Amino acid sequence: MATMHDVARLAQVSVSTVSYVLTGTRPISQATRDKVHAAMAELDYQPNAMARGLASRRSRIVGLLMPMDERGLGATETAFVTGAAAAASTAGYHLVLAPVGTTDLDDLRRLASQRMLDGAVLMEVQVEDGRVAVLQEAGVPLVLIGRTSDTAALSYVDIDFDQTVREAVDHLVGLGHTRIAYVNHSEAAIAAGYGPAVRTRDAFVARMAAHGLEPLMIAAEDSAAAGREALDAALAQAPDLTALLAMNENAVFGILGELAARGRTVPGDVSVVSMVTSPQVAELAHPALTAMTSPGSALGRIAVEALLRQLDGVTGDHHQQLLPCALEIRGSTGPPGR
Amino acid sequence: MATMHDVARLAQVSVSTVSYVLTGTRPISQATRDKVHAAMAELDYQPNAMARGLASRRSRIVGLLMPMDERGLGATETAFVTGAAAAASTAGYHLVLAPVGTTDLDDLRRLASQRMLDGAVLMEVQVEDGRVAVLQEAGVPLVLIGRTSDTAALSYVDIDFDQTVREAVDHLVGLGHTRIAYVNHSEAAIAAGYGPAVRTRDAFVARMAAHGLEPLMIAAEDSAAAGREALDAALAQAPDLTALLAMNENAVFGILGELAARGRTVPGDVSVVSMVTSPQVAELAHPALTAMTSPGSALGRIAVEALLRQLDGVTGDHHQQLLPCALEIRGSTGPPGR
DNA sequence: ATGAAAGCGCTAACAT
DNA sequence: ATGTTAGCGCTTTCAT
Repeated sequence: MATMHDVARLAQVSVSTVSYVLTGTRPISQATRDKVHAAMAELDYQPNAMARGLASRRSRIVGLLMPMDERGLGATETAFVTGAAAAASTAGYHLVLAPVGTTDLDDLRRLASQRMLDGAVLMEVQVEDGRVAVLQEAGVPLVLIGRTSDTAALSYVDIDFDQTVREAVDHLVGLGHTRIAYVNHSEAAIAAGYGPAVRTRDAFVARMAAHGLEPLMIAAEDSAAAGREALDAALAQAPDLTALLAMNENAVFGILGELAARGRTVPGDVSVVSMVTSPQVAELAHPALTAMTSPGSALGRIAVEALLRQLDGVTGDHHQQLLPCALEIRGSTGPPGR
Repeated sequence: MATMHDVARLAQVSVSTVSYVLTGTRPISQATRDKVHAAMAELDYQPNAMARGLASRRSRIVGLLMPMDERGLGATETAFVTGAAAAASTAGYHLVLAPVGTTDLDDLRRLASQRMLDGAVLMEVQVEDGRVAVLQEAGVPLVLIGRTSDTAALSYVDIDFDQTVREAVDHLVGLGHTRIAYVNHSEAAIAAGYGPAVRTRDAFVARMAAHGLEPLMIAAEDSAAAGREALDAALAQAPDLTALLAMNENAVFGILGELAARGRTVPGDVSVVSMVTSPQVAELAHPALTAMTSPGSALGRIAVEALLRQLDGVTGDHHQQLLPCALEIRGSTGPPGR
């Protein structure tokens, strides 16, 4: 493997000249630049990432921190990951996937102190998230996908849950529904301060109140079976409900199954809106689900781009952005029956 | 940030002693070991990953190479990724997610020459996959998830498609079905030499022949809509079919929808087996799908573990392993109707 | 516009 | 069992 010395010798210049040609941090005459490039090509030269990282104190590696609990990633989270990977790659950065839980703070401290990461993107951020402080103390720039309660000095990208819930509720109310139940994530997720669960809950209550309607709410684990139980509970609580808003990609399929089992048609008897859902998943249901389509890979991409800007940039200010989910009307919603 | 020199000074030993305590590559007396550890703790010392990587020529980073075409990752591939990430993390390695397509051979060459990766795991391997030669030329150890046609000197982990198809066919034949159609991935995927598509096709033909049955085969893009068309095509080709084997997680939902739309019940009129599917996805359907459950995260984990063994190990031999999918009978299969 | 040389923080001979 | 030291391959002052 050729080194910078080899290139310098072949091009008859000094190593520093080669380095400056590479980094572009000082003017080089066209003539020498050409010589150097020719030598590089001739030798198939590629800079050694470790050496470069050590000398420059920049690894060109960013971390994607994702808690690896429970049943793995859903389609939405997977899109974050692929979006982030693509963005990093495009910018000439590397993306390391670090499975650090919200509680593995010591692991994270260790990782952050290794000086391997130029920065980090945090997924599955909780309202109170210890990882933020750990990274800040270690001096690792970070961008959140999601938000903590205090976002003052932080960069984040998140879904605009307020607007998403508002649009979903308004869609149903506009169709004439008044008895609407909201199927959230599990009680445990809500208690843990999982942002999407907490924020959509509050937004639902607020929007229903704005319409003068009573907010019915059910929590459900992320599974089809839990969805069936959730429907049971919802129907017990409000036998006359005509619409469901589901925050829970997995539960919603159980809900559809249970509705069919009980002989209730969709959307004839009950309308269903699935929140923060990917089009692919929405198409899997029958009828295809009216859904609030999540920004998907865009969130991951934007988070990485913001992080990289923060790394290069002199800009001290923070990137704070909310992206709405887009209402896509498919076959699972309609006016309330008879 | 404390360096090894700081630790050495505080512990009153030489830097090399600190280094050897860390790497354990030569005997150190208990007394000095304790002194060093105390100093490390006192200073919150963490070795600098770049410096270590440069000096040792080992980055402790492995790459996960995944083509980022089309519609992103399915549940099965996502499980590979999380399994690989967990295994790497457990072993004290880092996992970088590198979105390099099967055609981005120059990008890959660049990546491999940067000496950033100690090794690589290749996902979505095609029967003829140029990435293998590129990595071998660059001297990067690799393990495949999937197989090329010539596996002589390669390590791989793959699904045992032969056995998986055999079990699925036998399950249906055992129930009494004789008119069975196989819904594969797209023609394009087959033509490109996508292993799962090619191998299951061959296995299906072989197993049907073993039963003295005629193999009906349909190709479909990975979408619900394509699944509906596939069912059209299958029914046109064999109006009397009573069972479907689907290799295509997305298409199978379209198939179920179209069956329902045509008033054909599952499994009363038509039995459906979904191949290489995760339990979560199988549970989403109604009725829940009888499926060949993919090994999921185990594949990713095993691949990384084999790679790491290859890195440390003196063992020159290769890890070659096939994992079967497990038949999980749910509600979508039964004896053929009337 | 270019060169010389001092690190970056470690590992791994080569010492004893 | 421990210490000394020469690199690893770059970046970046400090020169000119």
